[in-house]
Amino acid sequence: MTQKPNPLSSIKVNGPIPAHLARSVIVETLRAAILDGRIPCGTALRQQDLADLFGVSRMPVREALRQLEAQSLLNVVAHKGAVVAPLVQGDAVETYALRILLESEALRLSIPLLTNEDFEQAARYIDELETQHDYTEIGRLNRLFHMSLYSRAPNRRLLKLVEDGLNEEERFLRFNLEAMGLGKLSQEDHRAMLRAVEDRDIERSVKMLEHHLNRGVEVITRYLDSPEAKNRKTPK
Amino acid sequence: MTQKPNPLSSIKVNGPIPAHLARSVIVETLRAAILDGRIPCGTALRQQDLADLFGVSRMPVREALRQLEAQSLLNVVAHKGAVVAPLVQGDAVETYALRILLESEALRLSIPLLTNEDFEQAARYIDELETQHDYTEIGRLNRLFHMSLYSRAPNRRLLKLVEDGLNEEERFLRFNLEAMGLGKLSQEDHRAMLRAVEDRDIERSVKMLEHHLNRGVEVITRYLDSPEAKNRKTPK
DNA sequence: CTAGTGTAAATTGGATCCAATATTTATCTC
DNA sequence: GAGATAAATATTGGATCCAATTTACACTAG
Repeated sequence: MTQKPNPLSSIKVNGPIPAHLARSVIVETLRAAILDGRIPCGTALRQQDLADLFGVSRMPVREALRQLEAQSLLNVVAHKGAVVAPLVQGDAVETYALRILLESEALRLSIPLLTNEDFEQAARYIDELETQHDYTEIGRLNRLFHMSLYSRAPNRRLLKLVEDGLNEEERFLRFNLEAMGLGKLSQEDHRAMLRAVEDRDIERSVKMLEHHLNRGVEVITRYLDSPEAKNRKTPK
Repeated sequence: MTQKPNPLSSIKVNGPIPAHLARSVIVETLRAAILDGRIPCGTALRQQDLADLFGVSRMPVREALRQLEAQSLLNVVAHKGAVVAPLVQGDAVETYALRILLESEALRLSIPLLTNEDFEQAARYIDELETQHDYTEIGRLNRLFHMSLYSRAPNRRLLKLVEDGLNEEERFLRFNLEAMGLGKLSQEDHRAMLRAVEDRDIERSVKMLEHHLNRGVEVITRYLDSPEAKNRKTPK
């Protein structure tokens, strides 16, 4: 109990926030902090604490929390605070099943429309992933790599859902990387996927994607079952 | 211009709203009114008007609008009001393509797990649809019928997206029914789908579903291209 | 009569205040 | 000393107030 018991300390606020964009800054900051796991599940965020932290009144905090609640990142419950939504094992399985469905379709639609520039950009993301060790940054690059393969799919609504799924993944990714050094393995997957996509071999690409995602869910399931994960869980 | 220029008049507020659930009542009421088309696209909702209408202060209205914005039903823009999100043709095509993807999967997963009670319930919804003439109610029954076929799919996250899609559809459905008497045709589709599902014939069921949805998007596209639809559009 | 400018009104977002309610703590009894 | 009850505290949601900004309108000038 000697550690900082306050997960809010992981949030840095640079300077005073220009009044008229207080809400959006709060939303973005909290969203990022929840997605990359700096604020663990079950944490109860108090409005006044957040207001103090950002140096504003409770008002923009309240609206920000409502917005995050609508994205089901947290549940605002009266007199208890805004509790960060739990990350249960069943969710991982469901989330990944959904991702396979959505991302396969996006990939199918996108492959015929991808350009050489897209391939080069994707390759650059893979290279950057080699050298990165910061979880947040790895999460970001991973998302960008995947999106660069899907981004030509001519269905913005589908892409929006795909992006939501990838954001969701970042919550798991942190555990993923912490638990086992999955980095290298994923890199192999990524390169193989990119090769298949460059060949414009749709079926092979989708197969690689499914393989990649299935391995992800497997690792996460193992991890969430493990003792160390149990500690994170807020009992009740 | 002699007609009521105020779309808010379509919203009825029964009595004084218990203070502690003001926000949720406002969200639900507005959501329903937008989805079933009583508040047409492009309408700019003013906070004070809504506050007066519901007999509360602007505060719960503000939070409600943020929530609806997060569901992308409207865009809150400063000094202009909360404008109801437009319903453009491209959206219809994308929405239905997405629905086919999501609902096919939900149907596949659900069929093997459906019970006889589920079949009976679905049949009851179809029967009710025969006699209904109120758009809002037809929309509700249509959604419930579809969901009754998918509801056993063991992936809550998928079901959530499917439900979102069905809600979205209600926005189109009104035009659909207004424009052409599609009611009977859809009923044939519904009955044929239910028969296929009762036979637990997954591939035939999915085929029927695709056919049903494709016909929907076709009708909507024709309608949105037609002159009468143009009138609804708020030209910038 | 039209275009441009300046002022007034309207509207939103943030701050502060108040009321209702749940949680925590302290006290009293068994 | 443990449990129950009652007071004190904390926290949230709604109402009101204020500031900043934008829109609308009217007036003037060309």
